[in-house]
Amino acid sequence: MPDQHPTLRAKRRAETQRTIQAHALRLFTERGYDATTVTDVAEAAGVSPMTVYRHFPTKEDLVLIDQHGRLVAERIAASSAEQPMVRRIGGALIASAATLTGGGRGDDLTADARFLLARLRLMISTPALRAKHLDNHYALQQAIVDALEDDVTGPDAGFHAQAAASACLAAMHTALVRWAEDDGRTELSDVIAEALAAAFGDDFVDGNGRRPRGSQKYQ
Amino acid sequence: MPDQHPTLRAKRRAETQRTIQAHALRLFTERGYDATTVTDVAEAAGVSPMTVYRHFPTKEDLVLIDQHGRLVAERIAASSAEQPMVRRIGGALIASAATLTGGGRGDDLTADARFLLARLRLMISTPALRAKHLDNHYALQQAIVDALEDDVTGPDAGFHAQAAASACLAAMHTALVRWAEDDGRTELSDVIAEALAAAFGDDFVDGNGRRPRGSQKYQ
DNA sequence: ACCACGATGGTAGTGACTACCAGATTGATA
DNA sequence: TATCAATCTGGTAGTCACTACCATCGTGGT
Repeated sequence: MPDQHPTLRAKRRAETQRTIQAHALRLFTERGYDATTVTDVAEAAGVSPMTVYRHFPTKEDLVLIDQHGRLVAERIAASSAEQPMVRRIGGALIASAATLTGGGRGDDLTADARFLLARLRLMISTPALRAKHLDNHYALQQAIVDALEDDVTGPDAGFHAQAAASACLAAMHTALVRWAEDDGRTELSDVIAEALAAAFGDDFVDGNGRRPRGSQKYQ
Repeated sequence: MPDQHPTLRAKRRAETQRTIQAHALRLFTERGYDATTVTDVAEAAGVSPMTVYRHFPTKEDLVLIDQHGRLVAERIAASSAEQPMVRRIGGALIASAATLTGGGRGDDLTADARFLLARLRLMISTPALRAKHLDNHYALQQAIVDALEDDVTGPDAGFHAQAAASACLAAMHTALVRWAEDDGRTELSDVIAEALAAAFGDDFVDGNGRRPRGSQKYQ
């Protein structure tokens, strides 16, 4: 076991990784994604192109790195098996978003939220990134299905869970786009709740039993 | 207007297009998508690589060409504005699928259905194709939103329609995967109806008023 | 018969990404 | 402390998707 503590090597690796990604996002935002080559990013970060590929398998991964999936899966596994699937999933998505943004909005966003915002803006404007982001949902979807699997039974349980999870994630994706286009001026969790309500019915209630606030329509 | 009738030139063009795609699907299935180069496809089809790119902008488009979107949008525009959005969209998706497969299943599939099946099998096994296919739904989603726009009103009507449409399409995508993995042995429209029921509730009814089969768990 | 246009092919180039190899630094062990 | 293995990094050369730019030839209308 080479690393018991955050060893020096691991810290350096994480550091260069952050450096590369920061320069990448800056260049992509300034010049555009397609107009920026991986070599440009490498030069800006002071490393060789090889090193960039070692840290980020593809150029798209420079923008789309997410582990927020495990968090969602844990919340789902902890939720009550009594509720319908979409409610369990939707509640977890809303709660995770609320944790991420910390309740701030507008100019009062957390660093994490601002980071997410910058990446979403790039994703919206670049077809390749949009496609990859949607495909990334496949991993999250699988994690959700696994989290549900212990509770849901039946011959087609897996299929039904897949359908519910993919629909919820699609609605969330729409909400993320909306939120980013609004420059984060509304609460992300509210936007997600609104999208879920539009898709699954206005009686949609989040995991804590509160009704989603959303726009004036949902009060 | 150069073409009033299917002129000879247009027919030739369509012919080579079909030839190229047929050889592409064959090679992709035999050797795998990544292991087949565009040059391979061109040689097999007896044309130059340039010609392939003229007919199919990207390699992925050799597999993912769909115009079934217009059909869906027309059905939605023709549906009753009284029903909830997801029911209108879902009904259109189910009906379109039924038209496509013509009710056949198993070894009794129409040529169109077999063609779709081959393309779906490739899509499932190739990440790049999966991603592109999901992104292609964006165009269909926009068509659906436009078809709904005339009837739905409200401050966030567009956003709500986006959310509903994306969720429905995601559920349909899950159903397509399921159907292909089952080698088309079940009726595609039934699988889609089952996925929609799993996501949006067991009371989901398709456009013709029939109840979807679903599994016994969903009374 | 003539001419404009559209389809095809060739050449050269860009850029993402990979395989293979070499040197340097770190972390644990004798 | 000396040593050795694992890891990080850089270089080279190559593949492949994809894109101008230009030449050629057949089709379709005048």
